[in-house]
Amino acid sequence: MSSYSPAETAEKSGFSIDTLRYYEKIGLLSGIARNASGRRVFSDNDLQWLGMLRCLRETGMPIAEMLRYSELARGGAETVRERLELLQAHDRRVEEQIARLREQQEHVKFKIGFYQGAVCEGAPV
Amino acid sequence: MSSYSPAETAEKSGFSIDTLRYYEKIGLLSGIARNASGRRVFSDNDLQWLGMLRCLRETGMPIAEMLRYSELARGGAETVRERLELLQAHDRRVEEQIARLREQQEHVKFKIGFYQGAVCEGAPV
DNA sequence: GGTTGACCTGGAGTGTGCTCCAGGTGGGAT
DNA sequence: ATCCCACCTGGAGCACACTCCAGGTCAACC
Repeated sequence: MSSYSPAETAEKSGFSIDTLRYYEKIGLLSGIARNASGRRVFSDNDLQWLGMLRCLRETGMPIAEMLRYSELARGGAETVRERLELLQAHDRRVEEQIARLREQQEHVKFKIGFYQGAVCEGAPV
Repeated sequence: MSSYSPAETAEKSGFSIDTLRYYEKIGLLSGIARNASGRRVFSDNDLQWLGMLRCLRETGMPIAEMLRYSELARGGAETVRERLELLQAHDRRVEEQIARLREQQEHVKFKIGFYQGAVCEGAPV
């Protein structure tokens, strides 16, 4: 089990050091170890948790809900069902999000087709 | 060719009246007609343009780039190629966005599977 | 003629999620 | 001994995209 400096953690997790500090401040990260001089020391576990946070964040989960999830995760075994439901609800939202993106992308593609036609007419072979 | 009040336009376009005013103020909407007493009167054309804006917005295009697109759209035929390129670039970004979402969704689903296992063990039949 | 309600304007305020800053500490290299 | 650098803290500031507000206008209905 290795340990990582803030800079390493930032690099590996994809969050900036400032964001790591911010996440700890608001409670998304808890129990981050400190060395003798007060500096953060991240563990493999922390990195894994950051991976989860990144995944939730990139799929558009608001911080407030990630916070809820963190609280549950700290709660132990009896919160597993609630965590499951939270993630399932999120999964459905991601599904909808993708569907809407696809649909709107079709419109963009249609417009692209339209412009391609216009370009051809305007500048024929 | 019908005309629409701000309220109708808001309802049909899905943007709030405030957002319509904001869009006009910043230049995303131009040449919106006014009646004798200074109120906005939207045309079918305006509605169509709003549909395009909505589509770009929902696919995550920043306002600044939509503004660029609006300027080009006002520019007439000689900007068609640039508009085409802008939309093509956007289309690629949307594609990436969807791919990333799908990938992260897989992680969420994996976690869901994990919790489902945990729930089963914790509360067997 | 008064009230209502949809609309107008310029400008201030809001929510979200960071990002930056000033001032300070501790440990290692020169 | 001194310098540098990565890190610390609390708190201010910022970018984005709206959203709200005060104060006013106008047309229509009672």
